[in-house]
Order: sequence, then structure tokens, then C-alpha cells
Amino acid sequence: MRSGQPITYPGTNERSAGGGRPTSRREEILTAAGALFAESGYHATSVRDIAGRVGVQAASLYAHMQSKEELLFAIVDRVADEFVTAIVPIAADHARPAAIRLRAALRRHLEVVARNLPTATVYFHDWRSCDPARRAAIVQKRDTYEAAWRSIIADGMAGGELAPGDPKIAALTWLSTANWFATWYRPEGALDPGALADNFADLLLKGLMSR
Amino acid sequence: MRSGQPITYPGTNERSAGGGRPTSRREEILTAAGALFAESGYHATSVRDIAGRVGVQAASLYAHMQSKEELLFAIVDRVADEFVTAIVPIAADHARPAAIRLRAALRRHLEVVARNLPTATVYFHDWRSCDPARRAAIVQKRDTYEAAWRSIIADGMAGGELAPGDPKIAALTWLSTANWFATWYRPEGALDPGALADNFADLLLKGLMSR
DNA sequence: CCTACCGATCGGTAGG
DNA sequence: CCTACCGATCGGTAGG
Repeated sequence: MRSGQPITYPGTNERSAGGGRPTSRREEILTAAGALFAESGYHATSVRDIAGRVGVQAASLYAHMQSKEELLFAIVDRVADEFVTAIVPIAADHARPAAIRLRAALRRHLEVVARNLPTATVYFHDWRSCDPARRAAIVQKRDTYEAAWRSIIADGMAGGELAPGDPKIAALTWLSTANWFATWYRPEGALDPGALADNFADLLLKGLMSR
Repeated sequence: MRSGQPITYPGTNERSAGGGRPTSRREEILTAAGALFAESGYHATSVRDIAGRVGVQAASLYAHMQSKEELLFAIVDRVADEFVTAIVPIAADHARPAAIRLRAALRRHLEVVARNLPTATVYFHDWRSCDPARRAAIVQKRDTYEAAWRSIIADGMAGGELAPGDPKIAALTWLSTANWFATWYRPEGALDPGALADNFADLLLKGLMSR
């Protein structure tokens, strides 16, 4: 064995040397873990379960992750970022009517969930299992996200476009519909996320009573 | 030791012999388990954690339960029954306006959650960890509950009181608000469950747009 | 990437 | 209700 060279074992690298897909082993592990956590929950999934789905031994995963919990955080944090990224431009777009912005925000939210169904499920279900410091970072992103919703509603109320009221309570009806979506949505359903978002936005904006 | 008599060890009975509170040891265990499952999740809570909160050894719990999973089911099933019991009379009350019935159903739902906050949290979060046969019973009760909501909405749409539409989609906005409530409600908040239900019902019936 | 292995902890049982 | 204990499994490390 040569000395002075870092010792590398097969597959220890971030990307496989074979130049096939650009998806790194780390991404494969995140996908496998996301699917398993979504199916059974974080605590009911073992490191060996994840390894089995990836097709390696449990110990081999530790070349690509610090711990099982770090894996959970990576999944949850990425989804949190997707939500924030989706709403930031809508929250900044003060020129358009609040109703249009709320409709767009709901659509983007449902699309983020649908596009990341396993990991979005983990985000809502298992974020509490992150260790305290990391959990605080998640809570901060969630707070940022919810504040953006409230600000859109507050804009609409201030301009008289929306009925006066407490933006916090109003935002909760939108966020409830948006967040609960991850618990029941299945891609096999008749309506796609965009159509569902439009239906929900109509109901939330106009109400269920006939006029 | 006399033979022909069942051997009983202290505390093995369903109710303590001391005639104090009518709360049985079994109820104590359910309360302790409910609190711990709500705090950390079913799989992250050990039988020893539950025993520690009750103040006995882990092995002693098995005089009052078949298994940890049976305890989970007992908690979840009871909450499922509370929801069904709350909505049955409202769903049967075809004479009153749908808007009034929806408002009542939402209020009852939020009150069930608030009155059983730890166990309602477990109901929504950990029902999937029940074993398959028992989980099916829970799903059936949940389906019954959701069907009752849809029937109230269908009544209102058929009578022209509510705007025409898909009762399933409309029910989802109410159920989302109702079910998501368990994730954020804290009794220290400014509004009680009844006031919150009224605010949410106003928004869902009349919509967020000003008229 | 693997084999081999660690101490800790798990749900649950035996038996009185 | 307890003590004593079981086999299984856990997340993770050593070392190549």
C-alpha cells in the first residue's frame, strides 16, 4: 500500500466514478431514507433498512452520512427550503391582488408537496425527531413561511380587498388546507395538484355559502 | 398458599381495592402513555418510559395490557369513537340549515381535540403504528366520520343553501382545518376552541374576500 | 465498500 | 406488584 495517498474504498466518494447518472450515492441514500421514513416513520426505520434498500451494508452508509439523525435533518431541511423558496417571490409581489397571490401560493405549496411526496411527508411528520439545534433551524424556516402567508393576507385586508379580520386566523385556514394535503394526496387521484389548489382557493376565497 | 383460589398480586386488579378514585390503574397507564406518545411519538417511547411515569417497573405494566401496541390502539380507538359520537347527531339532524350544522360539527371537533389534546395528537400522528387488523378498524371509524361531514355538505348543496360543488373537496377544507388544529392548538392561547371554531366557520362559510 | 463487532436498549416472559 | 432475565435489534465504530 502506498503511503502519502488518501486511502479510498470503492464507493466512498461523493459521486461514483463510473460517470453514469450524476446522482451521487448520498442522494440515493436520501431518497431511500425518505421513502422509508415516509412509510414507517423515522424511529421505526433502522439504518439497516435504509442500507438494504440502497443495496449496501449498514456500516457502509457512514461514509456518506454522520448519523441517522443527520440524514433526517437533510431531508427535512431541504423540504423546508423548497417551501420558503416557493413563497418568497409571491410575498414580495405587493402589486398584484391578494386573492391572486394566495391562489398562487396555495398552488405552489401543493406542487412542492406533490413533487416531493415522500420527503414532504417526512417533513410534516418527523421534524420533531431532529436534534434540538437542528430542529430550531427548521422551526425558523417554518415561521418564515407562515409569516409570508400572513403578510399576503394582511396586505389584502389593509387594501380592503379581503374582509377585515385577524390575518393569523385566516392564514391558518389556508395553511391547514395546504399542510393537511400531504396526509391524503395520492398521485393516482382524478385531480392534479394545480386543479385541487384552484378548487380549494375558490372555496377559501368565496366561501361555501351560496350568494 | 391456598390452592383453588386465584393468586393475586398487589395492583393486579382492574381497580385499586382502596376505593379512592374510580380511576383504574389501566387508566393511569393510558394517560401516561398518551402523554409520552404525544411528546415523543409511539416508537420513541419505551415501555420503561411509561412504567417510569406511572411509578412501577416495566414488567408490572403487563398485568394491565397485552402489549405496547395494544395500548396505542386503546388510545387511538377511544379518540376515534369520540369524533364519531360527536358528529352522529349532527349528521342525523337534517332539519337544520347546513351552515349551522357545519359550525356545530367544527366546534365539537375542536372541543374533542382540546379536551383530549395528548391522545388526539397520538390519534393523528401514530395511528399507522397500530397493527394491520386494528388499524383497519380505525380507518373505518375515520371514514365514517368523514362521510358524515360530506353528507352534511351534500344536504346543503342539494337544498341550494350551499354553493354547488363537490362535497368531497368542500369537506376537505373543513377537515383540514379541523385536523390540523391538533398540531398547533395550545390551551394557553387567547381564544378557546369554541371561539376559534366560530372564526374558522365564518371564514369557511363566507370566504376571505370582502363582499 | 466490506466483515466483525460493541455496548445499550428494546418489548416481553417466568415465576412468585 | 416485584426481581431476574431473555433473545433480538438498535445505531454506530474499527480497521482494512
